[in-house]
Amino acid sequence: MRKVPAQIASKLHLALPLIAEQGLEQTKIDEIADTAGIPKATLYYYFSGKEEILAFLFEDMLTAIADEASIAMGTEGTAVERLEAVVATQIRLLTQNRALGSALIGDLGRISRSPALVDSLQSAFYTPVENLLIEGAGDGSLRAIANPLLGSMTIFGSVIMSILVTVIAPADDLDVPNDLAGELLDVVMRGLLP
Amino acid sequence: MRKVPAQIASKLHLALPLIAEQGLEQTKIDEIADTAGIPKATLYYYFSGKEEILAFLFEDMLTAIADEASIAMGTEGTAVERLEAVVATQIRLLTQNRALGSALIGDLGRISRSPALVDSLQSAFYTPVENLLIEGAGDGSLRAIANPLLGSMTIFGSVIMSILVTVIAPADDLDVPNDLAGELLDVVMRGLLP
DNA sequence: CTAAGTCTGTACTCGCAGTACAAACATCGT
DNA sequence: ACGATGTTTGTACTGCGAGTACAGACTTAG
Repeated sequence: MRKVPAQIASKLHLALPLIAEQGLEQTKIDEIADTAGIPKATLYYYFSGKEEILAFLFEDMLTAIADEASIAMGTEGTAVERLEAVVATQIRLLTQNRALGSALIGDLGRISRSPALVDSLQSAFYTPVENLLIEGAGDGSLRAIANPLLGSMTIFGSVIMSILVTVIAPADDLDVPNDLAGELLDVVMRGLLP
Repeated sequence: MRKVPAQIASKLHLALPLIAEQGLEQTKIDEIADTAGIPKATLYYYFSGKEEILAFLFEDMLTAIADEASIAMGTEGTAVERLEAVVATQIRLLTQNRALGSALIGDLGRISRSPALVDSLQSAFYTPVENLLIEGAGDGSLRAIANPLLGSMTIFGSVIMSILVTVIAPADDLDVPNDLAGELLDVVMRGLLP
């Protein structure tokens, strides 16, 4: 895969609603080309096919999330505060690009089939959260759970589920992403028991 | 779609590892036919295409989960105890049929595109959990969270994520599904704060 | 001002999803 | 026994659309 110019990358996003709505399988490459305003021949100059186009866009978003999460992790504050910042960042970037976000969440299978994407997913979601959980257990701001990975999975799971739900059935009583991060963390932090 | 005989349905499961591994897109209908030992013409007699085959299998699993969850909900015990039973059931059925479970989780996008499957998903996962959360808030065994839906999403999210992770990177230190339900609920119930 | 790389239009191949259809086979009511 | 109705399957086919081939235009830099 050649280095993709920013111009092309940005145009590709125009085709995302299409892909998110009907799935990659049902989306013809000519549709993508037309919607994005990129000639088919040019697409094939940069990518080897549909799969790679979507993978590129996923990688793009995951890298952006990983970068911003890394910044959020480096700020001042307790582990809990930074955890909140990281999760808020993840939610913000996922919802900001709703079509890409929902395509990504709806296609976890595709991600799990590509080692490169699995890496990016981990850098964007698991690793930062898991590190903060461990750190928080160290400084006492979080309890030491038996399996920090399980904690990060719980957080990741609630993040993507809440977003998926807003895609399936746009909830009127939930202001995504402004309220979501806060409410969600409240549940995850304090638990469900009284 | 005609009524699918049990014989056919059960044979179809043979093709699932294939689909889970390489995705439906890359799986040829002849491969499915060969692997399952069902003539292609017969497949098209019952289903209108690949999509519908997978949708049928998803529906199958989701209905089974909804049924057993409903049974678990009806047993004796506090809301919390029954919640544990429901979640354990969900995890058990998802992991019991690992290929189908991971195909389902990896393809949430496909599910969200089909109203019928969305319904089944809700009956299998959201509704029972959400009801128990509300019930628990009523009898005092759970705290009254602002948004019960968020609680059920958190639980559903952690369930599917933990399973997805074991698919991506089979963890040696986690005995799925025996330990999973317990550990996971511990995290979700007590929260991450000390 | 040429060489190497980028971009795009046009025309093509071909694999595979889905169709058509007829013949074999089963089931059942009368 | 027998027609009627539905099931099952083999074989042969059609057509869409992914991906390829390639030539010519256009850009950039050495």
